[in-house]
Amino acid sequence: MLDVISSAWRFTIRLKAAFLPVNHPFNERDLSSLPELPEIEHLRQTLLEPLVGQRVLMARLRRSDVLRRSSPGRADQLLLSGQTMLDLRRRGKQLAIIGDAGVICVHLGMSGQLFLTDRSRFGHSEHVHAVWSITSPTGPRRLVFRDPRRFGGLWSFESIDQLESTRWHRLGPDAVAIRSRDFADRLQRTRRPIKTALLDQAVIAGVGNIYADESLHRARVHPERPACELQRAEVTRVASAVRDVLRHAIRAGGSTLRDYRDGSGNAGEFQSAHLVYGRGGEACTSCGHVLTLIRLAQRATVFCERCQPRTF
DNA sequence: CCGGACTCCTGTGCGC
DNA sequence: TGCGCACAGGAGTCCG
Repeated sequence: MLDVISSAWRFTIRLKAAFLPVNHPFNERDLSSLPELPEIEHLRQTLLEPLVGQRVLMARLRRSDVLRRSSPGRADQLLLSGQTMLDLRRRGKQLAIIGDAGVICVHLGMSGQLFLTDRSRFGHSEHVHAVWSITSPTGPRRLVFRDPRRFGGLWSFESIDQLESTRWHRLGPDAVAIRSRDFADRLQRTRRPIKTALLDQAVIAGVGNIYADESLHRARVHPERPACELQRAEVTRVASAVRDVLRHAIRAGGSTLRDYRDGSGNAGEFQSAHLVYGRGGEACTSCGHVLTLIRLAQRATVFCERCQPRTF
């Protein structure tokens, strides 16, 4: 029997899924499913229609430490049991499910997944930490939160105001919306390497390791350059690159990291949107120079010494 | 106050 | 072939 999960909802399914059973719901260790801002925004857009206006019939928390509470209460009630879902909002890489009497903030971390299914057995699948039973025009349906590495989690709040004042207030402007001027002001305040600043969610919300490297390569800025020493033109290039790379990824349906285009049938085409990430030691696609791999802020960092010179 | 280092966790993939 | 270890990552926390 074919899985009834709509392909649009299975945002975790990627190229390698072709080698899995059709109804295999998970796809471990696929770099392209690393949940960064574009994946979260894609998730928000695809969940909006099936969730908003629907009611949570029941909520189950299978691992209590996955839910961080801002107020006491029964887990199922903190997880919006009995409430109608009114909206989905995103800030950086975080997604808020807004109920009529509470809010759940979802963070997918490294390996988190949030998906809809009509199957009823997910509560017993591995690493599934929360399951919501919700209404739909065609009968009850489940929303599943799964996170093998548990770098992600769920945060409960009494209201969106409380979420914004106690959690989201620490986040900088959203990476797809930030203005170059605001960005420049924020970079001016730190001597840290530009890449470290990009990864700091308090500076700008939503940039992860992959898109930081991709953006800096596109902007032709060396990742170790002190943020406050960037020229105005360079800051503008970085800001534009971040916006462009993320927007392009959102338009591509959650990831530019997918290796094939829908309907192209060209399965052997591995010309992906990765220009540098994961390509240390390979040739730069712009100039042919060998890409350099270093560790910066405890993260693998790949760049081209010729396209991204250290000195300006 | 700032920035660097450490920590959590598990699947993967490499080397022996 | 199999085992074991190093590695990957986001972000909170701690310490100098």
